[in-house]
Amino acid sequence: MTKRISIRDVALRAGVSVTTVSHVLNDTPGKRISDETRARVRQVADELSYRPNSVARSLRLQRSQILALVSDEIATTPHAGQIILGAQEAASKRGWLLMLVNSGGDRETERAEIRALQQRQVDGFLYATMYHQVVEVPAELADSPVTLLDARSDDPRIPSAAPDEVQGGQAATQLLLDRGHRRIGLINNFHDIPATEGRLEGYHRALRQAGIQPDDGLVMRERSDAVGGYRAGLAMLDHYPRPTAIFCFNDRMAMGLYQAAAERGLRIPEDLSVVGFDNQELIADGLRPGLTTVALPHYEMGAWAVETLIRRIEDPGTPSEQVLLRCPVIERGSVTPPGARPSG
Amino acid sequence: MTKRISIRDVALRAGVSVTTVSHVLNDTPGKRISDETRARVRQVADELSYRPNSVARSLRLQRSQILALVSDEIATTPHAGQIILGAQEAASKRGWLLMLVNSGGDRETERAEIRALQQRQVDGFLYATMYHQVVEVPAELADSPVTLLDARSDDPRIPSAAPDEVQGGQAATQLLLDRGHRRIGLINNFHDIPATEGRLEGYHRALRQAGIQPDDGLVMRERSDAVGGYRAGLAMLDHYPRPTAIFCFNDRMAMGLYQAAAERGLRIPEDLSVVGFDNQELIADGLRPGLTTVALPHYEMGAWAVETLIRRIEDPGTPSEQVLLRCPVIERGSVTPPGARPSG
DNA sequence: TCCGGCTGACAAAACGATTGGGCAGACATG
DNA sequence: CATGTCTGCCCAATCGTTTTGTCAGCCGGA
Repeated sequence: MTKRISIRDVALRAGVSVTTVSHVLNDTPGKRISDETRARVRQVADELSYRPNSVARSLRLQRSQILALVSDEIATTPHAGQIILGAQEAASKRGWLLMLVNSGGDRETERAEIRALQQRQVDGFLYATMYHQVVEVPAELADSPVTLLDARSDDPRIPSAAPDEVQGGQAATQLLLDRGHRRIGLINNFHDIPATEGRLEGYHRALRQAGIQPDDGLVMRERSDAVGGYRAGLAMLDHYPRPTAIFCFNDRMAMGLYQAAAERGLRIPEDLSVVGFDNQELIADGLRPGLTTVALPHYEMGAWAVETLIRRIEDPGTPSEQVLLRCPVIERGSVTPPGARPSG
Repeated sequence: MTKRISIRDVALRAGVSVTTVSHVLNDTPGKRISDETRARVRQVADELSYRPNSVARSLRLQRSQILALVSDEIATTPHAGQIILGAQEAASKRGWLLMLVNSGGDRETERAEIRALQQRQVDGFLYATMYHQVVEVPAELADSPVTLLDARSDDPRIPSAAPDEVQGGQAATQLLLDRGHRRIGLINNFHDIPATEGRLEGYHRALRQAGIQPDDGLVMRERSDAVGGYRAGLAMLDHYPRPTAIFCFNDRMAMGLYQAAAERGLRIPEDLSVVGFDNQELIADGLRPGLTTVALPHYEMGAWAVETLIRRIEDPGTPSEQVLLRCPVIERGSVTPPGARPSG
């Protein structure tokens, strides 16, 4: 392992001082250095393929160009990848790096991890939680720039990005309305998380805008997995008059609904249209027919959070924003107009 | 934002030199400092809640206690979370931090990212690829400690961790044999990746050990998704004599097989036992009945890779090892003895 | 008294960058 | 010739640690 090239080596070989090398390579404004010298320094740096040591620079500048993503268990969820990817690519595009830490939900390890990161001179934090919700930011982070991910704070000074659940629920329902459905069921989640209420509200809004009075008999709540979807599905399909379309809280529940429909001898989409939520490709692509669903903007959230965080680190005056990102509908094959004959 | 406490502050307040504080807090061996002074220093450090600045330490020590996980697209795959989580927790347990970078598969950005990380004094690299395979380590990494993840190298000096596909295939097949099945089909992947061949070999081995001559008519190859599983499933179920059990290359194909079985009016597991691979919980838990499958040791791979890497950083003499990690069978409800009556 | 050895600490030099404040020399001006 | 201004560059301090080498004081032995 050969010794790493330092700025001193470049200076020596170019016959100038370390100062000059630094000024040249950083294009320090207001410093007068002849074009000749500039060229020579640059060439030598190139020849030696000199790369400045970021640790030394961090120490001197008191900033590291490193962001930390700390989360409870987010790395465990199926979508984690997209959040992390969005954050990582956004950081990398701007020359920043990303550190990853997860606390497993334990508040005490969380504090310890955050302190470790602060000792590393991390410049800012992304704080992400598993289910988007109102969140108490750890006291340790009070002095550091923070952006929330898939969560928001009561404190408006803390920027955050989360999915627009209401818009997503409305879009899903609107799609069914646009195809001509009037009796549209909702198989909702049992737990009171923001997604549950948001999607319900979106469903209601779409119906009302279409002049349809929401019918509580068409809304069920169950465990948010395939078994829950199956049970609620059976109940709803046996309900009379049966809905021609059902919007499911998520794709897992939709998967259960497919099973229930098969059991009742109903074909999708001819006899029943289905829309899911989450765009879990494993499920949505795997079902027959493919599941039309609503995608969560995970990648976008990660990217937005990083961009916002960097902006606020570089210019602390930037106003805080709490955004809700659009959830787009992803069409596959589980929606047709009611009473439609199979097309092919 | 109050000024951070430095070692100088501690020294000042304890009435000793910076040197002494350092010795005390690091328990530098061979340094004589009275118990009295030790106690005082520690107490002051505590009072001020002093945390050494790791950047300065990294600069001085020329090591950062930071590992980098660089991957092509691994963060995109559904399992990424587990690998990352395993790596992160193992690192954290030892006081190390993890940086994350992914190249999107582009060799050029990969080089750039690696250089950026080396400028940051990263002490070692985990290099992970999407599908485990023999891999050429980028030249940039030649001088740094590296461990491969979900991949291996032709160079035995580079340690690696990957799933033991053969053992996994064998375990899946053995489970079916143990339940009394003799005609066991295999719906394999179309692509020649290590998983394809490994799982096939495991299947063959288990059959031979049970004294069964493998029948090529019972092995099909298809696209490794639900559609592929569906098509191969139909073909295999129409095959005569029909197998009583089928081992699928992965859970997605098994999902397709469920659909094919339903279409032929066959019940799982009464009429057909099914074993998958990957333990994609979204699918395996979502199907009815739950899918018995083989889990990939993603978490363990991440953890093992970090432990190995750290060991080799701290003691470069540690011999290199290329390990294959066990893939355990996860039983759910898709396997019964052939011809069994439904139990309840 | 002088010397050697031990104890308990400290000063200063790194590590590799950035940056504020000089300081020579060239040239113009009066 | 003295003075002033500008150009082009460099010195040295700094960021917060670790570590090497040194040193004052004390005690015991000759």
